[in-house]
Amino acid sequence: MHSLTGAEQACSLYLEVVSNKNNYYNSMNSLTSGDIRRKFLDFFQSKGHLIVPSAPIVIKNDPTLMFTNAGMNQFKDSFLGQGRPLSPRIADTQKCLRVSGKHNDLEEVGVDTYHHTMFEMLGNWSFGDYFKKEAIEWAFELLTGVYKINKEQLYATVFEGDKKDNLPFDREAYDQWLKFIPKEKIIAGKKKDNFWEMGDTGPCGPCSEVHIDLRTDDERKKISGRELVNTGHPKVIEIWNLVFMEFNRKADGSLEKLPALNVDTGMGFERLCMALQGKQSSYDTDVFQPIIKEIEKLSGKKYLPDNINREQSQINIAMRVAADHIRAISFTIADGQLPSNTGAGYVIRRILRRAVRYGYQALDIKEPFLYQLVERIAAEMGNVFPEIVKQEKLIKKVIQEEETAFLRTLEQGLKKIEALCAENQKNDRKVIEGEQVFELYDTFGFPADLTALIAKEYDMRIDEAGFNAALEKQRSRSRAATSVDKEDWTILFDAPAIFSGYERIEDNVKISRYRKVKSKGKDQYQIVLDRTPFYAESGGQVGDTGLLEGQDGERIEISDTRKENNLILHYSDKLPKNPGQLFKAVVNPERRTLIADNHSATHLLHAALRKVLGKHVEQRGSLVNPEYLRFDFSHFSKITNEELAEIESLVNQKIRENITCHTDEMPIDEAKKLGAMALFGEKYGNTVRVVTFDKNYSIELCGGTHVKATGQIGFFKILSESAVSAGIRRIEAVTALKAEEYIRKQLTTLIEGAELLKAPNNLLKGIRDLLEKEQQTGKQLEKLARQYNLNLKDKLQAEKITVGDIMFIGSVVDVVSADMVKDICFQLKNDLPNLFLILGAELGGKANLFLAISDNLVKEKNWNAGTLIRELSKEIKGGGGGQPFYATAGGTDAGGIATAIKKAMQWVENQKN
RNA sequence: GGGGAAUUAGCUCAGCUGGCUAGAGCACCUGCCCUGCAAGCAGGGGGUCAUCGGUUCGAUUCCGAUAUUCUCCA
Repeated sequence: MHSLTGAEQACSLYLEVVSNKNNYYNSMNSLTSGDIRRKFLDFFQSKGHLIVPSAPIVIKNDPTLMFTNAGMNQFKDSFLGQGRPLSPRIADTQKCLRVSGKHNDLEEVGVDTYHHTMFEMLGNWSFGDYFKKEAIEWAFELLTGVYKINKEQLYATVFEGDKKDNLPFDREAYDQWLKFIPKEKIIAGKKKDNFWEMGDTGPCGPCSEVHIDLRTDDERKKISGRELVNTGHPKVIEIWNLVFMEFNRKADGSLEKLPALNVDTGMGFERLCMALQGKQSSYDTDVFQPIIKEIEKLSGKKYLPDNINREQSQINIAMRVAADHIRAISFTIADGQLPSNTGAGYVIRRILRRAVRYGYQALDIKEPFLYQLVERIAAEMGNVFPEIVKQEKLIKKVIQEEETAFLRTLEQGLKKIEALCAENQKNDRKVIEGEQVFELYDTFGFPADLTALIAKEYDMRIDEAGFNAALEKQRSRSRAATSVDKEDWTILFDAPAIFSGYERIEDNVKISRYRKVKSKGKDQYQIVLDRTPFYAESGGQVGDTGLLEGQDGERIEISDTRKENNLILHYSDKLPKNPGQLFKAVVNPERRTLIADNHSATHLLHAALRKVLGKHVEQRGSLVNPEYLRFDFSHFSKITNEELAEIESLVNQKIRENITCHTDEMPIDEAKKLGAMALFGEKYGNTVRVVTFDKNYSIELCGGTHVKATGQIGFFKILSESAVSAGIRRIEAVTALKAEEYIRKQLTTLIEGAELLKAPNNLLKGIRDLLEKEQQTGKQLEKLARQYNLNLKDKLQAEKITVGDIMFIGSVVDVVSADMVKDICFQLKNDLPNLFLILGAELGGKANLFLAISDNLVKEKNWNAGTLIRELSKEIKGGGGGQPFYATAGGTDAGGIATAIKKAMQWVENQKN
């Protein structure tokens, strides 16, 4: 019997835990995560709540937020009183992502056992309906009645009041809690924990948190849970926050009563599962365990207790990182956010890379593995979040490609870093400079902590301070570059901006405000009008250009139009002398027409793609400008030429049908009923603009400008089809005049080509014949050149003179290229020992010298063709150089060639003595 | 939006501070040897060194512009 090693002991301990866990699952009152989620929703449905699906995790059209980070995000408008909710009582589970800011730091996820990037937030809401009484009553009922939590374990906090805001103690909440739990378990909390605010301004109110004490009985006897609430104890944790929204925080800091009293609650799903399943960590629940099991399979390593040894805890961290991050990545991709190198896409890429990095380092996985976890996630969560199943194929493909790309980056970085370390080792340096570490990171994407790890293998360390300094330098530089110098607005009068460009392209307008902006040292002006026919860049369609014509006859050119919040900004290089006058705003009509052609054609194309390729085709990006249109969409394989022809043909058919364009404004639900195509993961307002070309062909939500009828487009021609990234294809096309020009250009090329070949009826045969002939000619020429060279070589050999023990050849040759001479030089050098060869030639009106010296002479006599030819090149009024055994020179004076050769011979003779 | 980097054979890449007739591995073709799992051996084809300018006697190499891609920061 051998004694068990530490790891083996831990392993058997772990197996016990696992089998206990299984028992636990089999016992009557254990709940799976699926049960827990369903019971929450069922419970609130029974209390008259409407259950809504989770909003997309990716947020568009809100510059302050990239991802949904709380359950209430999608109801922001309702709380602000700007939109009416679908029902006064709503409940849901919301997928959220927190990667930065006060709530979470990406670098902490996985290192501990409770942080997450993506998580679900269970929430129930009241919009001017029920308030504190019901919110607290139901919270208690759900936790103890449905989830069977022992009420002994529960604590509640209530707002203690705040003098500065003149707010009293939350007696109402306190009294309500007192009905369910004893007063020792109700704790008054300060503003920090118990007064919730959305931001500096906006809806806010006191809140009441529910905490749960998950410690063992022994521990509980030693210290009361009351002492540990809100102190960061890992087992006495907040599980539910009930926010009673009753105020609006105004810009001056004062509070104003809201017209209605609202309730906003949020309960972290993963944390709840941990509590209900009696686990120490959310990663031990059945939310994460199935994923971790997969990772164990893929890595061949085990997820064991953290405290075995350092190596094991590194493995655990890596597994937690991978399990957490793959969920975040999968869900964001499902909502249409692909990894990219800017904005939200870059956040996704960073999360993914962090997971790959941990897999690479701690799990020793050197090939793509994360994408293989997607299937598991889809299986586990697909019933609640169908988008993950619907997009499974795309998600897998995108992730795999990203992983492959990053592993390549890592490998290239490894090569660089190893070279660096070897160099350092040679110079006996023990520290890798911060600048170098930063260069690896900045230019090659090689993470600094990996650099440190590898450096350690070479018994070196990295200069961390230097690295951070370099990073900070880059930060401040970026910030400086981003800041465009904006002057304050000059406001002439306040006016809502009305867009009149759907109906007209000319309008009588007044300037309501303007300002100067400075970017890249160029002064520009942004002008806002009271109403404008100019379309501002949006939805892929570029902004309009045109003119502002003053009554006094002054003309201001508008170079671009963009949106900023609710303002439509017209860009111009100068300001009118008299901004207060009346203007005529005129959109460049030809350009607008071309844009409309391309935009409408984009809709026809989108519909055609779905008809020909299938319903899986969805828009992923679009660009519409006067020159061409670019359309990116989800599709998995290269589109065949036949399919492309069919698509193009269908679009052109629809153009010939001259379908009238209908635009309507309607509630979004109505639009969806009509089957309007909306972007995946896009959130729209209540009323939407619907653009229809034949209600049986193309209906899309769209704010762009379109043709009156498709006939105006004239002609549609696809220029190219290509891949953008995994699962995404791109089509570029032209219409109308541009299509005509394209066709004409192509045809002209063909016709002229045929004429040149004198094969007007069979161009292809003409080209084939020509190519064949060319090849033959080339071969013959090569043969002749070889022969010529051979003859030249013989001739030169015959001219050789013996100077001492040196074989001297000096001659002027008649050749067409320097390469030919080079060829001869090397051949002769290979054939003859003790050779000193100098050749002169006149090429393109210039004098050239070529000097070759046998290797043995270079070695034995220390001769150097390079230095020698520099001397000789003076004769031809030029310069030159090369290596010791072969050098060339060029000059302007061809008359000096003979002299140079003579001089070379003299030099050799001199050496003899 | 700003910085850095890359672009060399069908693919993956060498080519350090201008001149070593532009290389390697894989793939391809031909022949030989053979038929046990990435076969071996011999030979061969394939490159306007991304494009356009500049510096130079000479540029794959240095400089500038453009395009595409990667990467970091915002």
